Amino acid sequence: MTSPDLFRALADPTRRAVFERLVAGELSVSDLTAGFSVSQPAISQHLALLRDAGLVEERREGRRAFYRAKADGLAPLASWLDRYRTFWPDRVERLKDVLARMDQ
Amino acid sequence: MTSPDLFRALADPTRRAVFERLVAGELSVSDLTAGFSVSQPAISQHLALLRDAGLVEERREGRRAFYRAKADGLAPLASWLDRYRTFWPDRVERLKDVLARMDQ
DNA sequence: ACGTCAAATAAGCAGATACTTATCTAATAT
DNA sequence: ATATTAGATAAGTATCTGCTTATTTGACGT
Repeated sequence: MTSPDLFRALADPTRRAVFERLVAGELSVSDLTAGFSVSQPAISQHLALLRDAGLVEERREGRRAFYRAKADGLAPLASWLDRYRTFWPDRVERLKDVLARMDQ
Repeated sequence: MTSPDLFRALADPTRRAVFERLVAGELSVSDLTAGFSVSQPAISQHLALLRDAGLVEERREGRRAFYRAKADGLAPLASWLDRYRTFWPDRVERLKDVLARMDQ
């Protein structure tokens, strides 16, 4: 029982791309729209779905809306993955990689 | 650029459940079908999609087909996650958890 | 007050998706 | 050989999804 539609939210390529941009930093809906080849309503719809999945949060400023990735949004996905982490063979190596990257 | 339809493959709840059972151990299509409330063709279709996504592999024995989760099937997902791992705050704690679990 | 701009919502549509039943293929059993 | 069994494939269908254009809501500028 991973937050059931976390996978679904990330399944669409455009929506995943929207999320990835918001990990890089906060953006307004217009800024976001400018970066994609779909309409503003399409972006708003993606954002609503991402918000419902707990992946982004919203800050409102006047008539503009700023979105950013939610810090712990991916945590359920990480936990789900951890359940199966013991499954693949090179798990120790992977972990060392992560540690190495963190030590920098 | 995560193997593009890994998320898609896991987005459907039934299909994800099929995969999770196969992580627990190899099963024939009949065994698998018995555990779900959908038809055998539906299961076969899910298996085909999971295979295309690199999540399961197939072993054929006479007229039966046995499926099992592929060891490194989730690796692309893990790499994708790693890119955003630095993003949430309790990353050190998470990692300690994983290590603790592995030491057992 | 009035026009404009940012974003959300409504309505509709074409294509995708998850299922079904029916059929096919191939291996086994009698 | 024939019947049976396991699984895949075909074809059809209802629902879901991602998009579009049109409209609405609300904040801002003049």
